[in-house]
Amino acid sequence: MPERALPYRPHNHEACVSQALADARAICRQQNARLTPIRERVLELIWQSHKPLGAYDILAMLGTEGHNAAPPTVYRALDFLLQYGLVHRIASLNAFTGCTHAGEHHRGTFLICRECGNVLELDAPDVTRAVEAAAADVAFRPEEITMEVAGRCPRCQGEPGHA
Amino acid sequence: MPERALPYRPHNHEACVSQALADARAICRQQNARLTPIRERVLELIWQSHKPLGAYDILAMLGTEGHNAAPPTVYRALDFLLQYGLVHRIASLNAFTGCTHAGEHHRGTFLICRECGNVLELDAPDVTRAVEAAAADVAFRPEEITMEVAGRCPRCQGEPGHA
DNA sequence: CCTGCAAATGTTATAATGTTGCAAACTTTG
DNA sequence: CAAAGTTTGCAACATTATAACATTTGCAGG
Repeated sequence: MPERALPYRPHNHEACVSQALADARAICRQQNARLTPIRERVLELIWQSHKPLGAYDILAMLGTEGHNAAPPTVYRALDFLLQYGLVHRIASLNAFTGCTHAGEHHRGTFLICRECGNVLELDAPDVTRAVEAAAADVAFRPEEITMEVAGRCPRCQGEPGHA
Repeated sequence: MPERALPYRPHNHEACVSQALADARAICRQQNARLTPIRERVLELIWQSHKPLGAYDILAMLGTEGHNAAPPTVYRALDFLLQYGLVHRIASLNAFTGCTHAGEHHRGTFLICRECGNVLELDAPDVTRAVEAAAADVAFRPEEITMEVAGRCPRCQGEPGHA
């Protein structure tokens, strides 16, 4: 089996997850939002995965740990997490990934590797600025920006066909 | 009923559709691709609509005109049209729209009005360049770029809540 | 405490979107 | 014409997402 499940860059992922959860708790406390056990667990599952998770992936994971949830449970948790900027939805994958700049209700630029499936979220102000300028040229008022780039991450370049 | 179905800019839409079809025929001839009746009809339906069409919208339209098609028929036609750059898929809408720069196998930037549903495809080289630069910064090799901006088009700004 | 409201979750069913696999029809080419 | 390849028909199924309504939980005010 190829090493296709490794994180984009090697790092202490456990610490990275706890940090994200701690941040999420702080953000919710500050905004009087209730990060309930289900919501927190969904967020944790998303962060633990190195790749974006589909709603039904999450559902299955909850299933294996005894919590026999139905789709609305997961989708509602995801809606909450999206609303507070704790996760992003990747439209081109129908999947969700942890937000690396939580609490700013922004839209990042996502680099999606077709080989290993990992996603890197960039904070790319130049891209945002270019989009806003292009929109302004035609008097369009942007509200939400979706930028998703599929390609090859550094680790997967030069490898054979994408298995 | 509000004027929400009007094209982004007033124009002779019928001529606009025939032009797109003529272009498509030329492109296919040039590339030895077979623009079969189904494929052409699907392309025409997409162009006739002022808004992106879902696969099942197309299916229903084919149904009303006697052609009792199944989903794969439509998806296969769409795959063909995508492959030859004749239509674009809007990931955030699960819908398809005619490509205004057919034959270049590019990715445009799409401005999607939340009020009227119309979509404007921009050829925005600055945006593309900014995305490529941001990707290059982290050694990511982009292959396909999805840029979709939801917001308000000029005609719909200043209107009440989006009904 | 308890009661009543609002928010959150459970539950069932269903809608919307997209795919697989195989057979039949058509097109091209030798 | 016959073989090979492409396109379409068709049935079933897989995946993703939502609707509608019941139940439980958390919490503020009496």
